[in-house]
Amino acid sequence: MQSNTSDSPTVLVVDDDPKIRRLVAAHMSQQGFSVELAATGEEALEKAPLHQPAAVVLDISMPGIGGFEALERLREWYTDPVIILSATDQEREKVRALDLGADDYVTKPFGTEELAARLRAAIRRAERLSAPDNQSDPVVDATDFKIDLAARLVYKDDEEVRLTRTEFDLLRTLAVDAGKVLTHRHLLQEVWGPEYGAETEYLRTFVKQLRRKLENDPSRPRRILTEPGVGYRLFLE
Amino acid sequence: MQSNTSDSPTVLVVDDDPKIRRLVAAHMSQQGFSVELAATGEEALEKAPLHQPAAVVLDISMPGIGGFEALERLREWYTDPVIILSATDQEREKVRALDLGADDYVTKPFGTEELAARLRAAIRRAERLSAPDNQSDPVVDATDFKIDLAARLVYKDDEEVRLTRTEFDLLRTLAVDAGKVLTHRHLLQEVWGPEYGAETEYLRTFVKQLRRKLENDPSRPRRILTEPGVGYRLFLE
DNA sequence: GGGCGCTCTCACGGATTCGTCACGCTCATG
DNA sequence: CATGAGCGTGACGAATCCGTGAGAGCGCCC
Repeated sequence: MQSNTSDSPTVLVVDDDPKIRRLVAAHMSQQGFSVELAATGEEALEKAPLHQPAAVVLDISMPGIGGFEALERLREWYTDPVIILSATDQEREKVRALDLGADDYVTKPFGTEELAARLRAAIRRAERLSAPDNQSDPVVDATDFKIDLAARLVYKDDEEVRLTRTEFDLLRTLAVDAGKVLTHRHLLQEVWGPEYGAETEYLRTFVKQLRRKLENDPSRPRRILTEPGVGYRLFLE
Repeated sequence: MQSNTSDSPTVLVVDDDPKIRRLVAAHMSQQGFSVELAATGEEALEKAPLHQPAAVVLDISMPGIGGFEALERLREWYTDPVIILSATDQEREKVRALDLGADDYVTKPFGTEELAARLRAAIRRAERLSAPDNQSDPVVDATDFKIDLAARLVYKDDEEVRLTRTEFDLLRTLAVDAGKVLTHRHLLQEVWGPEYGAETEYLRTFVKQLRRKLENDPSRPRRILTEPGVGYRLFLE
């Protein structure tokens, strides 16, 4: 997937019929997708690189650049799923579209739930592809130590460090905004909950623990820095 | 893809109707696939790990283990495409199958050319995913013990260990994300269902059982580790 | 219907972790 | 140089979490 993996995936819907566009747009956004629209093949080829959608829903019969040509041109660079929408049920067309690189082929009239499910399935597959999880997850690297956020593990000099729950939560909060100064209030609310904010003693205690376990010279911290009167920040080289 | 990438890809066709089996087998081998056949869900679950097919074509309505259950059980370890065959065109069923991990859903009667094209498309995608390496070997090796995800069997020191259903499901959940810390909530939802999440007593009971059966010294676990306040993790190597 | 195996429940130590606190240090300020 | 706020430090009791064993309930197969 090429776009925002975190929030709702964007789907580019291409159809010359305004009714279909509205119908699909309404149902797909209701099903949790962000929707972009295009009325022609030309517009689709313009908007696709712009929005980097997680999938494209493409009508076959359109004036100008038709669905087949749009599909071919898209596939020159676009590797995420393309689902063909078509009014005809002809096997020839299906075979042609699929062999041109389409991921799926849905015939009008279609169920919106089904289309959504097929989109989910296609995007799910594409996500696995773009995340080549050969064992290693995204790792925050602080030279002295490394944090594997997905595995919830921390290494210092390639040796695993045992952190308690709160210690890790605090370190993670510092790490996701590494370099920035995070206020006492922000850290407390993030780790202990929204009803906290004034308990700076907690921070002192756990920052000390983290330094003891992670700093080369805990009495002279170089990674977890104090910003007097404000908060702390994690310094990555 | 898990099997012979060079010659014609193997497709496992599962249907209780001999006519359909013959029909599909004839056309698919004509289209350049090697075909393996299974008449029931049980047989499919046996043959799939044996032949490591590049894709599975699965009928929904079968006596005994139906298509849905077969799909679920397959997806515990099988990552290559599964295309559902069904006599009914009901949207509910399509959505359910696709959300259970099916890659495509084809309604009977179907064009054999179309099925072949959908198979080609699905296999083409899967090939991109499993580039050079052997992808997820259905056997997880933890030196002390081995887990055969497809056969649902566990060996300790090359002797088979009898695990109950829940014990195995828990071990499998730990194994597919081996090395990572998995939260109580994640484990509970994965093994007991999405409506669970707070029942940590279950975990304690079943982790204890797993340790009793798999650890060399159950009182000093080296494989199934506790992360206090967070969850558990399976430690390999 | 009886027996068996499995899941779920529960209560009790024991171990770990968390929150608390007092004290001493540092640094900016007047 | 005195002062005080803010922070680091270490220790300790309380709260939490975990392992353990036993047993009740339940479904399944003989």
